[in-house]
Amino acid sequence: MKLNEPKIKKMYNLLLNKYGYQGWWPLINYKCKKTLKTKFIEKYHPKDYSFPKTKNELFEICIGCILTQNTSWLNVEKSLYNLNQLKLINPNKIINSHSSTIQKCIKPSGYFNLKTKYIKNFTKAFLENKWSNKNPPSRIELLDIKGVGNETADSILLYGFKVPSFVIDAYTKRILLNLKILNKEEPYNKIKYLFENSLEQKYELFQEFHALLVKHAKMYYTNKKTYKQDFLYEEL
DNA sequence: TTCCAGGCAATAC
DNA sequence: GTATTGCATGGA
Repeated sequence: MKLNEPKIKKMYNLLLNKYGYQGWWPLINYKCKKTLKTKFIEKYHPKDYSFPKTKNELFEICIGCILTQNTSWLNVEKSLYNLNQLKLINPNKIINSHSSTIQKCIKPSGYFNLKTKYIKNFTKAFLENKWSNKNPPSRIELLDIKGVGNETADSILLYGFKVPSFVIDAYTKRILLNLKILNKEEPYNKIKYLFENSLEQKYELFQEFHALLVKHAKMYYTNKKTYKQDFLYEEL
């Protein structure tokens, strides 16, 4: 057993216990069942790991993964909303759209010139290789796309194609460093394998864990002053 | 006003 | 292989 394996497992249980099921990946068109009390549109789907259910939902997740690069999710939602208004959350529509159209839609999420190219690059590969839930891309194929790096590739695999590939983001690195599970900045893949080797290879678990880490980091790790308030420090 | 968000590629050593 | 830089909007 690896040194940090028990800590990683315990961390998951502590986070789940504190925050509950996160219901990632958010989908803009997912609607909660209407009840007497609620008829709002809910983007999250706690404890339901069956998404994406359609090809367009799969595509929406992939596009969201690219749009959220170094960008807040609120801004990404605005871009997805704009794309959806023009019914562009569809690979064939994206390929046949002018770049200027996409640029206007995704302006709220920043880097819109770059991200338009990235989305086009991804969509081209998506269609050419006929990627689907039954025919997912390999990590290598995704990394070969200009605009898809480690985190984006893993997010697409994990949340889009339900492949158990752990996502490491800036938040996760911050948490591990503060808790001294890592004592220095390590390469992406080394941190990724630390999680993957400590856990069951289940996509549901990987999705939930990563979402919980983001939730936790938003509470304690957006401001350096609150790092030391992280309750995990005492519990692990 | 400044800082930062669910990164990436190009470039320079 | 590691360090630096440009890319861009919107909310706190």
